[in-house]
Amino acid sequence: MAVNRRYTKQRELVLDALRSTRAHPTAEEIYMSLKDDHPEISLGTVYRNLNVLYEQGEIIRVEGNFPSVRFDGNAMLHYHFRCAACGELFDLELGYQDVIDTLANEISPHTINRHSIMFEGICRSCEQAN
Amino acid sequence: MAVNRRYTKQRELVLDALRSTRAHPTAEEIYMSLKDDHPEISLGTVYRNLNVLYEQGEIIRVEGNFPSVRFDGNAMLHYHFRCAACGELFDLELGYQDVIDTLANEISPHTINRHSIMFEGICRSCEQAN
DNA sequence: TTGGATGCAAAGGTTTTGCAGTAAT
DNA sequence: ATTACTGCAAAACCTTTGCATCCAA
Repeated sequence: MAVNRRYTKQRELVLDALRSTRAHPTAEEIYMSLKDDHPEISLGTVYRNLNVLYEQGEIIRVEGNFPSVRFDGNAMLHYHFRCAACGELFDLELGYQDVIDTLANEISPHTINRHSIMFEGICRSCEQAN
Repeated sequence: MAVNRRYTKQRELVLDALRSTRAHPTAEEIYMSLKDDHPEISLGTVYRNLNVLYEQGEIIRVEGNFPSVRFDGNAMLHYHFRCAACGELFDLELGYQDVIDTLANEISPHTINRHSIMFEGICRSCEQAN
């Protein structure tokens, strides 16, 4: 059965931190950004709250190969882009393409509900740096 | 400058192991599958060779959030499907959709070269198990 | 009052790395 | 002969977890 969650300052802090940035921070980065104003918060608590918020569907774990998991406070389905040169991660302003799920369901024996896309290329600033 | 790579038995073993399966094994799983016939091989060597083969573009690291990185001996661009129930990972027989890159390039300030897609849903056997 | 949440630190799991020896070129 | 590669083990790194305490409901 579901756990009865409680409101805590720390949970709110973690969620606010994620929602107030367009970056896709790691747990460690969120922890670092919080501990100046809230020295009592612990890294373990940040991890635990990220997991809770993820289970509740409030945040996203970006699908990709990163040394640490990267989180996204925008829970709406959207796509990501990673620069092959600098490794920076960006949101992509391309709307969710339902047709991709339709296509996939036509050819797959499995039941497909959703997808995530990671684009790769060279970001604007790396391009200009050449 | 590029390193001068040498042929080694261990590198070939790792590549062969990956190419001869449709699963998407972790480094540990590859190591386990090899060490019966080749007790001298070490896990560190498996990791190092996977990294070399990846840099050379011979193999793929599946984009996704798994406890350990999962590798794919099929270096052709293709999509993956993960079952939300059992966690199993499958190749998807949907051809690469160039149109997605075209769409993305139209709306993005960055230069997009390729993408990978992770589909999610319920696999056939989990569906039937209900 | 109850039990979910926290802080801290230790433990767990994955991947990398230093080193001395081995082997491909 | 040169130097990339290997095996081994230690280290590094990321994330989870046990425990005593705290605090939201």
